[in-house]
Amino acid sequence: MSPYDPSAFLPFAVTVDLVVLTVRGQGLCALAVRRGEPPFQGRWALPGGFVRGDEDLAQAAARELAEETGLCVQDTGGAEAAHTAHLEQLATYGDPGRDPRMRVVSVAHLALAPDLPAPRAGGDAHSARWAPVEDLLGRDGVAGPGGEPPVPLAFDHARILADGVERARSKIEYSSLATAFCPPEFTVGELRRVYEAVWGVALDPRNFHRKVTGTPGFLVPTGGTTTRQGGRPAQLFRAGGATVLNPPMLRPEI
Amino acid sequence: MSPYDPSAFLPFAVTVDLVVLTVRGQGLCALAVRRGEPPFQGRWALPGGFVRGDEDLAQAAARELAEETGLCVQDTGGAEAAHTAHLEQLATYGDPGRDPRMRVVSVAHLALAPDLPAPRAGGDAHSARWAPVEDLLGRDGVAGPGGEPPVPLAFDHARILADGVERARSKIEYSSLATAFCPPEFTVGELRRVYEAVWGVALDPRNFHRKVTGTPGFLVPTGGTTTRQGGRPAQLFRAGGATVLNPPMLRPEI
DNA sequence: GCAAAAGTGTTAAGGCTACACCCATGT
DNA sequence: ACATGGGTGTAGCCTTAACACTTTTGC
Repeated sequence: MSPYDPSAFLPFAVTVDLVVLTVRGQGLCALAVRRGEPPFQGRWALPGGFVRGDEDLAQAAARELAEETGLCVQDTGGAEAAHTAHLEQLATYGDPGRDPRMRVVSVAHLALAPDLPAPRAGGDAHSARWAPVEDLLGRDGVAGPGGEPPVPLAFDHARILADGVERARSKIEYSSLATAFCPPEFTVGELRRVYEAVWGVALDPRNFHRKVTGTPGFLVPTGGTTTRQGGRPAQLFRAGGATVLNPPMLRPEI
Repeated sequence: MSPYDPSAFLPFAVTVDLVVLTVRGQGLCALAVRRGEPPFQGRWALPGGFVRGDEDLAQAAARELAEETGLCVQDTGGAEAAHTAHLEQLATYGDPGRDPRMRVVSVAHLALAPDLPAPRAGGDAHSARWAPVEDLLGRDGVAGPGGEPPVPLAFDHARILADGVERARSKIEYSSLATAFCPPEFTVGELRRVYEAVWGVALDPRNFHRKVTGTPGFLVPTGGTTTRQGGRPAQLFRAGGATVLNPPMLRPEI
C-alpha cells in the first residue's frame, strides 16, 4: 500500500481548539466555555470547532477566536478591529478515543489577548468565562461561577491547556510576546506585571525597567505618560518591531 | 451548528510526514524519498504516510520512521534496537489544496538520528537518500543522485523541512538534543562538530569543551577513550539525564 | 620531529543581582 | 507630609570570548 494511495483514505474529523490566555488581576486566565450537549455536557471545555472545507487551519482558528471573543488576529490588515490578539499553532492531539463519538484530530492553537471587558458567549456555547489557569488545571478542576462543585475540563483539554500555558511561559523569555497581553499603549510596570502573572514570580522593578528599555526593538516610547497605576507618571510605550529578544528575559529559578 | 455536532463531520485524510535529520560529513542532511506515483511522480519528498485507525499520531510517526530507516524511537523500552532516534511533533499543515487529490492534513514530525550507513528504501518508495538540507531547500531544489536536473521538493515539503531545520537549530541551544545526532558514546569534539554542522558556524574548541563538560547533567564520562578522530586520545561520554541546558549554548550571531 | 586533536590557564569585557537613592504625582 | 509607583547609579559576581600554552597520540 502506498503511503499516498487515495484508497488508503481513512475518514477523520479535524477540529481546532483554542487556548486563549489573558492576564486579569494578579493571575493568568484562560477562556473556558460550558458544553451544551453530550459528551461532557455541562462541563467546561476549551473553545473550538470543526475546520471547514475551504479554510486553512489558521483561518479556522482565527474564525473561532472571533466568534468566541470578538478578537481579531494581529496581522489582519484591517485597522477597524477594536482588539487584536496574537495567534499561533500550538500542537495537534489525535489519540484514538480522545472523543468518544468518532476519530477527531484537533489542531490546538494558542491565543494571547489583553484584558477584555467580558467574554461574549459565541453561537452555541451555553456560557463562557475567564478562569484562572490554576483552577482549570487543579486536580479538582474548575468550579462553576455560581458555586457548583469543581469538575475537570472535558476531553483532553487539561493537557492542551497545560501545553499552551507552558508555551506561553517559555516563549515570553526569548520573544516580545508578552506585549500581546498588553493594550496598544502600556507602561513598563504594566508589562512587568504581565511577566509576574505568567511566571508567578516577583521581579525587581528597577532591573526590569533597565532590561526592557535597553533591549533594542522591544519597546518604543510614544511620548505620552499616564498615572493610571498611581505614583509618578510613567512613560507609555508601544511594542517595537523586534520579535526575538537578545539577550532573553531571565526567568528566576524558583 | 454546534462545533461538536457529529453531523458537521467533514472528511479529512490525516497523514504524518517526517523530517529526519542527521549529520553526515560537514553538513546537515535530511532523508528524502522519491515518489513512485502521481502527483509529483519522480520528485523527491519527505517520507510519510496515512495515520491508521487504531494508532496515535506519535505511534504513526514512529512506525513510518522504522519502515523508512529501521530506527527505533529512544523511549522504546526494548534494548535490542541497533539505532535509536529522537522523535517529536513539529507542526501541522492543512492548507486546502496542498494535495491536489483531496483534503489532507499532515502532522509533521521531527526526527534526529546519528549518522547511519545508508537509507533503506521502505516499502513503496522507489528510492531514498540523505541529501544536504541546503540542496533540498535551495531555489533549484535537489538533483538526483545520477545527475538529473534539480527540482524542488513535492507538495509543501520544502516549507515543512525548513520549519524542522529551524526547530533543530534553535532547540540544540537550550536542550541536550544535539546528543541525538551522536552515537551512544561520543567525544566532545564529535559533539562540537554536530553543533558546527547544524548551525553552519565554527566554534572555539577550547571554550566549547569547558562549556559542555561544565554544564551539569549534560555529559557523563564513560571512562573510555578513543583516537578515532586522530590526535591525542579523547574521553568518551554518554548523554546525561539533563534535557534542558542551563545556561544555554550560545549560537554565534552571524 | 611534526601534524593533529585534546585539554587547561588566564585575562578583559559585558551582563546580571542587589540595593541605595532620587523623582513626580495623588491624597 | 506621606504613600506609591517610576526611574537612575553603582559595586560585586559570574559568564563569556579570545588566545597562549601544554598533553598525547599517529606518521
